[in-house]
Amino acid sequence: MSGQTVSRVSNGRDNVDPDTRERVLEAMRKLGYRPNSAARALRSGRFHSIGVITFTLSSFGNMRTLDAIAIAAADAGYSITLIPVPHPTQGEISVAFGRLSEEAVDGVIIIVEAHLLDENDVALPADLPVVIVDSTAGDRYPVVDTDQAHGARLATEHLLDLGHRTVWHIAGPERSYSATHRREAWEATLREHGADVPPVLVGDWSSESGHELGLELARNPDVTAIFAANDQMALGLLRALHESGRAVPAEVSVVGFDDMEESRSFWPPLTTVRQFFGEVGRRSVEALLYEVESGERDDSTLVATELVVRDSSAAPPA
Amino acid sequence: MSGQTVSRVSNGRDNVDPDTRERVLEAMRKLGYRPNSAARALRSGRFHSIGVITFTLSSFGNMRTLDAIAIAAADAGYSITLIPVPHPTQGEISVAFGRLSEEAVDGVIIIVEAHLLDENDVALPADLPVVIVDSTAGDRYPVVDTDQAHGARLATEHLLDLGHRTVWHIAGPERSYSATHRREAWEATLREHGADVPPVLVGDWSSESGHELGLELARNPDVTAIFAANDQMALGLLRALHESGRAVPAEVSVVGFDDMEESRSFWPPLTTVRQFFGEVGRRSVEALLYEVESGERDDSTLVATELVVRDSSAAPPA
DNA sequence: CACGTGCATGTTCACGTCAACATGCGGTCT
DNA sequence: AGACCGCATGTTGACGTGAACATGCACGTG
Repeated sequence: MSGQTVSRVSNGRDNVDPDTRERVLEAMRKLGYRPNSAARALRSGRFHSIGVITFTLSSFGNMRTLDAIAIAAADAGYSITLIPVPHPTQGEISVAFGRLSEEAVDGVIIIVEAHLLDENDVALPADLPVVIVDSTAGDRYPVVDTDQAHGARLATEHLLDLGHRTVWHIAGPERSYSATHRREAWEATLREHGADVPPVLVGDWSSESGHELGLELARNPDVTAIFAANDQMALGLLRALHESGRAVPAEVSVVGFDDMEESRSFWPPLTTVRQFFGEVGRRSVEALLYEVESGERDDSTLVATELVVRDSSAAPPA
Repeated sequence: MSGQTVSRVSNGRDNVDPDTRERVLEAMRKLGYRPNSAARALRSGRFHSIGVITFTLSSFGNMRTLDAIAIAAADAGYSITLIPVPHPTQGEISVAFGRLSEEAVDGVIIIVEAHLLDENDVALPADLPVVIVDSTAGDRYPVVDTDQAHGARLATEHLLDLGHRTVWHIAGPERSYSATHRREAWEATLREHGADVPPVLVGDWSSESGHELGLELARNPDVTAIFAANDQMALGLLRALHESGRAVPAEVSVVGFDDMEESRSFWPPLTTVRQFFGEVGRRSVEALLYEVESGERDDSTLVATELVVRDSSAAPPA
C-alpha cells in the first residue's frame, strides 16, 4: 500500500479497488491519519482560503457581511482567514497588508473604508485577487456594495410622499463613502422634488451621536421628518425625541438605514431601508473566486435595497 | 546568493552581512517575492492559525467574542480561520468537524452551545488542542466563559435591593447553557432572599420574543421588576411596556444582560449586566496557545461581570 | 499460445523552506 | 609561520502530497 494509493483514496478518485479503499480507510481511522493541508497547498499552489481584511467586526454591517462571506465561502469549499486591523492608523494598516503577503490565501476581500487605502497608498501583492466591499476603489479592483444612493432615495422620497415639506438628515462620518453616498442621494432627491435642503448633522454611526444630534433637532419645531444614515443613530434619535416630549410619528417621522434585527422592536418600530448583506457577501465571494479560478477580473456590482415601512413614519402634523 | 540566504533575511536572522541583506531585500521587492506559507508550514509543522467554529456570527455575543479572539490572535502572531456551521443540524455539525481535520490550524476555539457537542458525539481530532467558549463541556476541554451566574445574581439582587418583592425573568432558550445558568442563578438568588419565584417566560434571545412575552407580563399588574436574559429581549420588552402604557421605570423596572453598545440609547437607557467579551476572547486565545505551545491543557476560567445601572430600574411604585 | 488491452497499484520527483552541516575567507594568537 | 577561530554564505536533505510515468496482473482475441 503506497502513499499514492492513500492519496487516491483521500481525494476520492474512482480508480481504486473497493477492497483496497476499505482497507485504507480502516487504516486511516486506526492511525488517526489527517491529510496535511500544508503539503497539499504546497503541491497544488492553492490554499482554498479567502482572506478577509476588516477593521472592527463590532459594526452591524461588517459583521453581517462577514457572516455571509463565511457561509458563501464554505459552500464553495473555501475557508475564511480573518486579518483584523484593530486600530486603523497608518502604521497598522501597512502592517496588516504586509502580513497579507505571508498569509495562506488565494485572494482577499477588503471590508475597509476605501479612503484609507488611498491615503496609505498601500501596495497589495500584485498577483493576489482582491475584491472591495462596501466602499469605493476607483477601478483598481472590483467593488461589491449596497446601492447606497438607491436606499437613501427610497427613504427621502418616502418621507416627502407622506407630505413632509422637507427631510432633515443625520449623516455618518465624512470620511465614510457609504455615509457620503447616502448624504448626496438624500440631497439630490430633495432638490429634484424642489424641497429645501436643511443643514446636515454629522454623526459617527453610534447611537450616542444620534442621541446628541437628536436633542438638537428636537428643539427645532420646524423639523417633522428625519432620515438617519443608520439604525443605531436612529435609535439614539428616537430616545432624544422621547426625552424632548416630541411624539413619533405624530409630530416627527424617523427613517433609518440598515434594518438591524432589533429595529422592528424599537419604540416605535422603525421604518428603515433594508440592506441585503447576505447578497453582498455572496456576490463578493463569487467575484473573488471568479478571479481566483479564471484569472480574469470580474465587474463591480451594486445590490439593491428595500424600504421597510413600520411605525416611525407618518404624515406630518396638520 | 542561495535560497538559504534569502531564508535568513526573510526570517530576520542577524548573521547576514548588511550589504547582502540589502541586496536580497532589493531583489525581493523587484521580483515581488512572497514567502510561501504552505512550504513554511510543511517544514515547521505549525500553521500559525487558530480555527474558530461558530454557528451564526449574527449574535451580539459571538461577534464580539470573535472580534476579541481575532485581535488577541493577531497580537500573538496567529491568524484566524473561520469554520462556519450555518445550520446546526446533526449532519452539518459532523461535516464541519470533519472538515476540521483538513484545515490548516494549530488548535480550535469552539463557540457553540455545548449540548450540540454532546448530542452529536462528534470526534474531534485527538491531537488538536481545543478550547470551548461560552458553554460547558464537562471536563473534556478547558472552557472560558462569562460568569453567567454572577451576572444574573447581580441583576436580581439589584432589583431586590431597590425594594421589589420579587423579580420576573425572561429566559433564553432552554437548550442554551448560558440561558440555563442565568435562569438558575436568578432562581437561587430569589430563594436566598426569601422571595417568591414566579413562573419563567422562555424566549429565544430575539427582541421579537422579548416583545411577545413582554405583552404578557405587561398585563399582570403584580409585575414590577423584570430581568431579561439579554439586552435584545429587554428591548422588545421595553417596547411591549410602552405599548401597554406601563411606565419604565416608574411602574416597572427592567434589567438586561450583555450591555450592547446600543443599550445606553434605549428608551429609557437600559440597566444591564456588562459582559467583558474582549476578556473572554483574550483568555480563550491564551488558553489555546498555551496548549499549542506547551502541550499541556490549561484550566477553565470564568470572567466576571459588572452591573451597569442606568435609567430602566428604580424603586417599585408605592 | 502470443500478444495486446485495461485497470489497480507502485515509484519517482518536485513543490519552497529551513535546520544541519560544509566551505571558505580574513584575522588573531602563540 | 602555522594553527585556529569567527563569521558569512553555500549545499544537502526532508517535510507530505499528488502528477506523471512505470509496473504488473487478469483477461480477451486472433
